[in-house]
Amino acid sequence: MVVDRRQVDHLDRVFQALADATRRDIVERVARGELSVSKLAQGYLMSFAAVQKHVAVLERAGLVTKERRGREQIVHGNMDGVRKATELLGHYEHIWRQRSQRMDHILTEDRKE
Amino acid sequence: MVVDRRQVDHLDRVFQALADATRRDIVERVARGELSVSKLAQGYLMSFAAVQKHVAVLERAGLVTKERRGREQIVHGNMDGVRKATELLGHYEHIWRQRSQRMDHILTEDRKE
DNA sequence: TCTATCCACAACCATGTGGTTGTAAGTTAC
DNA sequence: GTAACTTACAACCACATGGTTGTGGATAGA
Repeated sequence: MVVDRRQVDHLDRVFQALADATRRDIVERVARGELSVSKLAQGYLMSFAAVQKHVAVLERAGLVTKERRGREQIVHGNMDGVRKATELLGHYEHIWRQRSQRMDHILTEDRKE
Repeated sequence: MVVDRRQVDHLDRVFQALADATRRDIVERVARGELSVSKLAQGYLMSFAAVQKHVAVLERAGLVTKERRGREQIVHGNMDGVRKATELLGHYEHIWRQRSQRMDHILTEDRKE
């Protein structure tokens, strides 16, 4: 799995963005259907500005995009961003499985001798 | 997808732990084969204490475990921890797909009328 | 026993994060 | 034009994070 400097920074931002319950909730709500920032903000106890910041973090991480519609800013989910993270985690699990298979193999070889 | 307070905190820790390139590298190296903390530390430019802290973060997130072996502390990968994160991301993608299928369905219905 | 190795932990520092309030600007509806 | 709505952005604050150095304790090996 090749990972250059750009991708490293990007993965930092993706996981950092997901490391907050409010932001994960935003991702989920937006995946169910696009919403304006103010509609989103109505769902949380914190201030509008705080939600706005959360959306900005998600946007920088490439997990959502914003699209201006009149005076509203519509937030869309971006599953490509999510998939990048999924792939890396899948990579870890793959290595892990490979290794346990190698271990099994060694044990089998041992038994043959 | 049910997520109680405990799980929320846990997911916070998991993603937070993954939001650092050094820690992701540790997860990968440990998935390939268990290593002592000092062996791990040899791979990085930072101090031993810094690596020790990174391992502690991963341990609190349940991504690795430590096992005392003589004077060494052996770090093992814990793929269950990784899988928790994978599942959540899969959940987002699932919602997303459901929605786009619903959209397709609506478009098809429109065409019938 | 002495020494080197490996680890734990505390104290410290610079920077980042998640929240707040306040101010200003563009858009819509009347 | 004016009022209401939606957003942008800056300044501020408390606290977390990622790094450092230093000290000390346990264990292994000569």
